[in-house]
Amino acid sequence: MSGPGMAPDPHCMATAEACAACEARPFSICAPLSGHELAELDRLSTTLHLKPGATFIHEGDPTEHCFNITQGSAKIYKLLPDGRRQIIGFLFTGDFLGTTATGPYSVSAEAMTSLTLCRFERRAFKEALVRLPNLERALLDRTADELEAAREQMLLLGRKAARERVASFLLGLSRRAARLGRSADPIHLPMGRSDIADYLGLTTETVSRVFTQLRTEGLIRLNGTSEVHLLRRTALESLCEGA
Amino acid sequence: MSGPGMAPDPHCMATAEACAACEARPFSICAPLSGHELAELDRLSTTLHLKPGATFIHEGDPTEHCFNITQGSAKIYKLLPDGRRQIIGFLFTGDFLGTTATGPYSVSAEAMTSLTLCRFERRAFKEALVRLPNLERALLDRTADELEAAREQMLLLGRKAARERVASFLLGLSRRAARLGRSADPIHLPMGRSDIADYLGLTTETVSRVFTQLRTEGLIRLNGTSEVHLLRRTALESLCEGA
DNA sequence: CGACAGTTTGAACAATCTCAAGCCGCGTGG
DNA sequence: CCACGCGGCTTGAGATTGTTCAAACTGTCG
Repeated sequence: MSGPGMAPDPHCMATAEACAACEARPFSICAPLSGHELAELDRLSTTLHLKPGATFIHEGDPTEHCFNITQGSAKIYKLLPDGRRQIIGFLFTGDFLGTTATGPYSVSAEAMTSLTLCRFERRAFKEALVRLPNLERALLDRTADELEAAREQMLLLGRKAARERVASFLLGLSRRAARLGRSADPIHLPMGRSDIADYLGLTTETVSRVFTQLRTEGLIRLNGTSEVHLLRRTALESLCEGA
Repeated sequence: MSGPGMAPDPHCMATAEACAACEARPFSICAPLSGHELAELDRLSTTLHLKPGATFIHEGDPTEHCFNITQGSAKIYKLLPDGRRQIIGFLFTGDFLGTTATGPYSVSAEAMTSLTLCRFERRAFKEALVRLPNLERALLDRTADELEAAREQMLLLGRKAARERVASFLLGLSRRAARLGRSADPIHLPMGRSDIADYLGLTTETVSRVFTQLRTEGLIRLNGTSEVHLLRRTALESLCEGA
């Protein structure tokens, strides 16, 4: 409980080395924190490196940690007992995981690429929220945004046709890439067709057919299997909404 | 901000000490507030009474208010330009609306019964959050719970069959009624078949057929069109998960 | 009692799924 | 350097679930 980070000191950034140098910070909930706040959070965090395919959260397990993604991408999903899977979301640099108010993890999480995470002990993190109102506010905003995204996805899953779903997915990824300062037009898909399918409530076959169809119609161009050019973005946008 | 500059609203009714006597408080985000905190919040609130069918939030409009439901039930939904509708959720006593971090309303909201609301000017509410950390914490918890519910619904919409969806819906309503201290077994449906359909990503016809089917199989009993007895709750529970 | 809105039932249809086979790209090893 | 094999992707044909369109029913309210 002692150390240079205790008092508000503009020069204490030096103690928060890991955080201070973090490339993910501009995209993370820790973005609005001042130097000493960052230092306090830094003390709670552990950096993890995971291999692609590693499952680091198991739905139903007691919620012991929460995470911030520093580098790489991951997916979160829910399973039914018979193996049906719904992918809830894809996570990228700056995304936060483990907002559950209470109770066990409500989703599982798996690395899609090699993945770097900040891990926090959940209890300590919650306690820190009391002392770091800026962090709490950022977390609330973030959670509200996620809720909004989830609701948009409910519309997609409940009411959109297959090609509308795929168009929405592509544009969503594109916008997200732009926000992270990555290429918004030839977009890169870090996930396979079956992940896309389980995200959109379809089968791999249907996803594949729709890609082919959109390519045939000149709305997209595929470079290999994981790079997509959005020719005619406007047409894709109206497709999202049912045109 | 609720002074003479406001547009005239025939349903709007200012209150003096509404909070102290509020029956919805144990179920609301204001539950954890102390006396003086409650008083501060009270100063920001206006009580509204709406008739069934009244739309009080329009998706896309600037977010000027947030609301707490004091009595009655409502639905929130999103529309596609061609009229397809996805009901995002049904709201009951104690539910809070308008958590959006920023931007315009992301859903529309309509009263299903006669409805009593606490309304807050959004800017003032956000400012109050800074002074009322207990409220902010409650709001964060509430938002996280809603996010979890939305994700569960994504699983339903993306991966469950029609009878699984209906079974999940009935049990969800039942659990919710229990939490509010209402009857969990003969459950009351305040919404019509087409609302249920738009919530579950089905058509009214399919919902109706599934009700009939479940009745025939002895899993439920219908009393009129809006009262359902859950005979064989266990069977319904395993149906939810795909049995 | 009659009208109307909401619900139920029926039959044909369509979107998507399932099952099955073929293809492509890529890494490995000869 | 090329053939091989493997996993993931694509394509095809038929089955299925839920939708669509249409009509009959119910019960609620003037």
